[in-house]
Amino acid sequence: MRRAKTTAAKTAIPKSRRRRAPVAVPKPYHHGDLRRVLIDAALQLVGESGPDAVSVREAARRAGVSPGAPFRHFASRDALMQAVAEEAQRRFRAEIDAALSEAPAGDPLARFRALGMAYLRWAMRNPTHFEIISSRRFFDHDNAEGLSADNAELIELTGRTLAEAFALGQLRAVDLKAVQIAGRALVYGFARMNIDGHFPRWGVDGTEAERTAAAIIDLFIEGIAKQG
Amino acid sequence: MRRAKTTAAKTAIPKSRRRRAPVAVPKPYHHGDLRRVLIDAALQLVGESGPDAVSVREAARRAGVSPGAPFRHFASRDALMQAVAEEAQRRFRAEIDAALSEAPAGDPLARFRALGMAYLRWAMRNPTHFEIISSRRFFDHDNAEGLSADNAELIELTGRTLAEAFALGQLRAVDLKAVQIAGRALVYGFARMNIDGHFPRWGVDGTEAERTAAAIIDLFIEGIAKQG
DNA sequence: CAATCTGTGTAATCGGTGATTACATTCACA
DNA sequence: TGTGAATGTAATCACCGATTACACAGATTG
Repeated sequence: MRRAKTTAAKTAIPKSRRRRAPVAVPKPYHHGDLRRVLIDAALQLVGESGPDAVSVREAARRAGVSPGAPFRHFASRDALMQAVAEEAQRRFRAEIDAALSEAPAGDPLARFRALGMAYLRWAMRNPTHFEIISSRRFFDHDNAEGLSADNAELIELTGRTLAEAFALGQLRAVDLKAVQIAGRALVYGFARMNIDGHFPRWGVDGTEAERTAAAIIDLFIEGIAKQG
Repeated sequence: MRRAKTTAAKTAIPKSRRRRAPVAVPKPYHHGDLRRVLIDAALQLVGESGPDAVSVREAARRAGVSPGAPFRHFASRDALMQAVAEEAQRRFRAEIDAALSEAPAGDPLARFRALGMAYLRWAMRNPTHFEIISSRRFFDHDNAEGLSADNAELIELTGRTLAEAFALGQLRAVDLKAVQIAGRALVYGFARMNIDGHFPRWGVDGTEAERTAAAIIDLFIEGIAKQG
């Protein structure tokens, strides 16, 4: 397992004054809200260097706490990662919901498009956080209650939107399940290409990535829409 | 993945008679082709438990060699992973080329479809090996000569095929670059969904995965083809 | 107010890992 | 035949996740 290093500069407080702390409150024995601080530190690490750079020890270091302390709050590294993923997922959902609330209520296909756009916009701007909620390898998604529920909800939402579009005669295709999976594969694949560093070899640089994202979503929608 | 064997029971042979091994060939000091054996061991590990399960020590264990020995052949774990990826890529290309050689020469769109099908068939059947050649995280792709060249070649091939299809009036869309990237995102996304364990929550099980793959490729091609 | 209980942090330690170094052994070739 | 380049071994290092015994602090209760 590749991890980060850092080595962190060793505060080195003399053990002599442990009993009374006479001057300059040198940091209380009990941390205010270590759990929250650890999650924030891990979120920051994910943002800086990706999920693989997260180590329990480094999070503890950044929280100014001993290497064993985090295990009072998280049974394992995976449990910490899961908490991080849940926070990231919360933000992701907020973006989706915001975009959806601005989309025209009576045009399901436009809403479907807005869904895809919001999905990719967040994924492109937060690739490392997107990775942690999408990849199976950081923790057991089956034990992640909220995460699974949220995902199912999103799948249900896109399915319903697509069904409404079909009912309104906006779609040419009939196999809606295939359309839905294809749509998901398209956006997920695009987001993954970004994460996995494929864009340079496709001549797509950062500035045009979001524009390209819009282009492929529109291409896809033209492909499934009536008289595209 | 604990405790294979090794440790060798110390034997405690006096150094005096090391030169002649009188009975029962005690295993030669020099391995036949350690480099090759290490790659094979790592390939096997990747196939069994995924790229993350590969450790230099475990590969050494399986090769019956000391933990430091592999470093004579690979400067780092990443270098070993790169060698593994190159072997996997070779097999992947073989599958693509075979499929292409069976596709109708005069029908570029059909060839494009065959390309996508071969891509997904191999990816679905060798998910862990596919992952190692696709993900940036196991080694530095920039230093992987053959890999990059191979990828560029494949991109060039699909681009050319698409251009031929357009020249023959098989395509409705005009932005071929967007079509190409969308196509890649589609198949890569589908392969990634499989790797990342998304299919269970989409109600797609192993037996129908390849069928679904065919369905979304056909859906995509209908979307870009003239009078789909 | 004092005793105690419970939660939370520390220190020490374990086994696994990648990596480096000094040394041992072989093999190929001059 | 001897010698040097290849290649394997042994010992060691730092870092990691994880566990355990212990220290401390805050709340509860007599």
